[in-house]
Amino acid sequence: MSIFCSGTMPSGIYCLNKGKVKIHIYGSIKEHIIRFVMPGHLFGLGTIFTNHFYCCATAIEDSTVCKINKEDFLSILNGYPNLSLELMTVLGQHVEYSNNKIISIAEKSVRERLAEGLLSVYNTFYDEFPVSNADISDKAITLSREDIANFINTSTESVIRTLSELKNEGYIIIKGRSIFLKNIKGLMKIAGINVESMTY
DNA sequence: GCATTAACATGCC
DNA sequence: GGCATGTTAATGC
Repeated sequence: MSIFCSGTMPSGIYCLNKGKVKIHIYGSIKEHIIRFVMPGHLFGLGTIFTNHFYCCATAIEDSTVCKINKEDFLSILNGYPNLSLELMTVLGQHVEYSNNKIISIAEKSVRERLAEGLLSVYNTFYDEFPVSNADISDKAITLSREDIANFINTSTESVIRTLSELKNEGYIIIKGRSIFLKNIKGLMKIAGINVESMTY
């Protein structure tokens, strides 16, 4: 269900209380997912400065969202300078995240992007890096294959094909739609990342 | 409707 | 030609 979309006028910022939201843009050919939002996080923040939506936010599972009026939010920021700093930090992280994503799309193969995407999504969903020395993560990644494809900028079929490869090679376990990360270190090696350099 | 698979097409080394 | 990836169609859940 759409929460907001480009072309409309923003009147506030949003906070996700429950559920899962994707931030995405419709290109001329397909949809591109910028990032996912998990409960406790704000989204639509950029509109504070740009005054327009450059992207869409859509709930991908049952979600509850609260909206903070723009004027209210700005007056809160005025009262708490540290909050402004926090806001800039978050926005800066979003820029870094997106820039890294551009590099990945430009330089990495589907296999590399999928490994990276799974680690990144895990990180977003559970607010922590998958423990690299654990045998298997008990926390599932549950997304449609299409959303995964649009997140790592490839086709649904390539996602399925490559997930199947990673499964057969013992990197992940697939149960229905759920994906469990098994060989974290291996996935990091495929993705070409390490814990220190990973941003999210 | 979504996931999966296979067959085929295309572009790149 | 071989490889990676995308497209299309068929099939199953």
